[in-house]
Amino acid sequence: MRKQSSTNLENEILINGNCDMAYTLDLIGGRWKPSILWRLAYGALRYSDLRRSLPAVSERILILQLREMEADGLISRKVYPEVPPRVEYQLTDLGKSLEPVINILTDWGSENRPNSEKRKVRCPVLTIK
Amino acid sequence: MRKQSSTNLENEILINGNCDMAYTLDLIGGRWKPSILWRLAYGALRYSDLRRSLPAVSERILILQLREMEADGLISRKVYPEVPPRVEYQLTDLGKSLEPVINILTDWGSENRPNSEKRKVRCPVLTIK
DNA sequence: TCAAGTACTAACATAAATGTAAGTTATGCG
DNA sequence: CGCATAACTTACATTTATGTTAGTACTTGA
Repeated sequence: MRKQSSTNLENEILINGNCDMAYTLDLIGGRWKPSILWRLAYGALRYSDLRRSLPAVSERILILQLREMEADGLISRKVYPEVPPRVEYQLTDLGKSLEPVINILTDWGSENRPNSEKRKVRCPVLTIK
Repeated sequence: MRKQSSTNLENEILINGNCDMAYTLDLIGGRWKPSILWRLAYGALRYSDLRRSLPAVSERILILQLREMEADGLISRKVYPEVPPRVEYQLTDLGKSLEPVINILTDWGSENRPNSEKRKVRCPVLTIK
């Protein structure tokens, strides 16, 4: 839960409400959001698939990041009324519109990251177990 | 001071060491870094100028952000041996190479930020007092 | 009956980022 | 001497982000 008022929060609102660049960064800047965006770029994935492909994230954090991205309109969550449950996540049109942003961030990192392999590796982080 | 070991730190290293996009975001993602980058994009500025143009930042935080950007090679710090002291900050070549990244982040925000004026306002945040 | 699978939630704990307020250094100027 | 200025630094405090562990509901298959 966030504080209702604090300089920290006021500054966040001030910046995200006035700086387009900061606003964009705010939406994609969570620890696991780049990894999630890259995975969903290739199509919808079930929760369990996302989780298996990111063994280092705890469930709580993964859910938190997904919920934030959903609230921001970047991804959609579709529940299939089955047992056991099935939930699929996929990029919305807004999420898909981030593609050039994602590409240029990746390209710059690929050029300038120490030890980068200089090929466009897409957020591998960890592969499926 | 950072912990010497923690899952949090391990995950940060894991991600920034494997995902080019996350690496780039890590360099430009601090609260005030977009504002600083936009200001320095037009040329070198003294510390006092930066500070006056960002009255909402505390001195400690501004210095912290500048130091991180310097350590990451995005800006350089030049001290003139005068009294009272004069220190100028400016983008390095690496920092300048972020221009297309900054532009696309700004463009996406300009398109999609609620209440955005749809003109490319460059991180105004706060004007000079 | 009992374990297994799926997609979570809750309570708790820690680490990191950000902010506050006061002090520092060095020297020119009145 | 005493004040002003620039660019900080220090010690402390708070807020936010991230992580841990255990538990939930539901049904199918062994």
